[in-house]
Amino acid sequence: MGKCEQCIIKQFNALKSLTKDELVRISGCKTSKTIKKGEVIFEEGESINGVYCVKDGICKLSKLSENGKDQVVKMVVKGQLIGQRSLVSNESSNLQATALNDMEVCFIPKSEIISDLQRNPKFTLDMLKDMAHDLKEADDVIVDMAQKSVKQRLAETLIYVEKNFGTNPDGTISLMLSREDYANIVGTATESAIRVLSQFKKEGLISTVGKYIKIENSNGLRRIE
Amino acid sequence: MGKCEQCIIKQFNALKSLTKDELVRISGCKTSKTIKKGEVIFEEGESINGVYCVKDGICKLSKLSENGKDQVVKMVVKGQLIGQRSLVSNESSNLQATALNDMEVCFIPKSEIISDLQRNPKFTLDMLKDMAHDLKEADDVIVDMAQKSVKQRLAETLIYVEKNFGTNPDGTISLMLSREDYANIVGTATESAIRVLSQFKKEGLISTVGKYIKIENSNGLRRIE
DNA sequence: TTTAAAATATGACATTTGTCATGCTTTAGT
DNA sequence: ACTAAAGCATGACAAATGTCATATTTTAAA
Repeated sequence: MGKCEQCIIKQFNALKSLTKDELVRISGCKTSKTIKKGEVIFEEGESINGVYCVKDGICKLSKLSENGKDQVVKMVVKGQLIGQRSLVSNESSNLQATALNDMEVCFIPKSEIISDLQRNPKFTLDMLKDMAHDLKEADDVIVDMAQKSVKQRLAETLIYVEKNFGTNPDGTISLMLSREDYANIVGTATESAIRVLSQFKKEGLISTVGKYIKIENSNGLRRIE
Repeated sequence: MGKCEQCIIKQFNALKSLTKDELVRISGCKTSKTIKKGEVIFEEGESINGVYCVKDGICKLSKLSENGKDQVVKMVVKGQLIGQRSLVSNESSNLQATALNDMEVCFIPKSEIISDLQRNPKFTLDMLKDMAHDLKEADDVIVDMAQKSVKQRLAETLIYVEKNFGTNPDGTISLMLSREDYANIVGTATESAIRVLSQFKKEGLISTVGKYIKIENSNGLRRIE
């Protein structure tokens, strides 16, 4: 199993501020897991007792709403941690994490993180910075949800997904999401998401190659009202 | 001017974890301010160079959307800090803060907070906990915005405001917000907010005493679909 | 106190979005 | 390869929400 000290992933998250000793200690008690696409990493309301460090793959964090829909709150890529918020607040998870890809993650037990948080101020400050970043992003999502149309939100989501999760050699978005996933990110009915994507296609803003979506005119997408 | 060491407000926020010495030092460089209702404490994009500790009053944190509306993201009461997120990220503010009440705040310069964050892990951890709490609330708002109707959101807002900001002796909500404020919290057009409030009134869910709103049937408000 | 401006209220209508029904297409499992 | 299930697509219609116009009431400033 890989050693945390040597893992290049750690440079992308707060773990980079841990000392060599701390990393060695964590390396000794962490667990590596492979998670298949569609698999649930943890559920809403579950006690997670640790954090996951995403070595590879992408997952969504979502929350079930009263009307039965599963609203996506955030997507997490390689390099990021999941579960920190619940750990810090000492609460069970407020979100569900589901793999959108085949993933590789390391699970680090709560006790290790807690003891580092109490002893290594640089680490704590880094965690604080990461959380401040998440909070800013969440604020932006609130404003978008409140003030933008479904079309605008879906257009922005396409641009976001392309930018953050990359493209295949033929220019298609490499992350394959179902129409239902898009609907749950945007916060609309699946049929509405399908309709808007069809419209984008008719207007030449996007095209599809099999199940993959390609952005043909990102400025056009940005201009949507 | 009051001394931070003796200020009872500090127990409600992360400042409680500062040592006596740290508090004395902060006390020496803080500034007390009175802010009148409607006054802007800081604007979006402004460098704030410190945090405000709210000694009294309530303010809204909002963000201007592209369509010109000022979406309220969070409301802040006595005891809470504002400006921490930007300070931690070392960015200019992503939100505007506006007093909804006459307020009393203390301004603490950035350098002081930063040095405490670097030296006092308990303080940093407390800041982290507060921010984790804010993030959870923001996640909940995202889900509500995406999945609930304007009626539901407005009903919940009324209950929230009553619960968190209290009532007058006659049972009316003590915080007076304009219909436009309600619209900007809920994320809807002012006319829509007015219409929904009128409907609530007709249905006996709320009543009004002058400009004040009184919740008459909170279970009814909760049951709205 | 008077008066202009702002806030509230409501109607009429347009637009957006959701819901339900139905059919087609793809996927996955035997 | 066959078949059931899931996903995608689209029409028809309903419901929610936004926009614009206008009137009334309240507030604040001269």
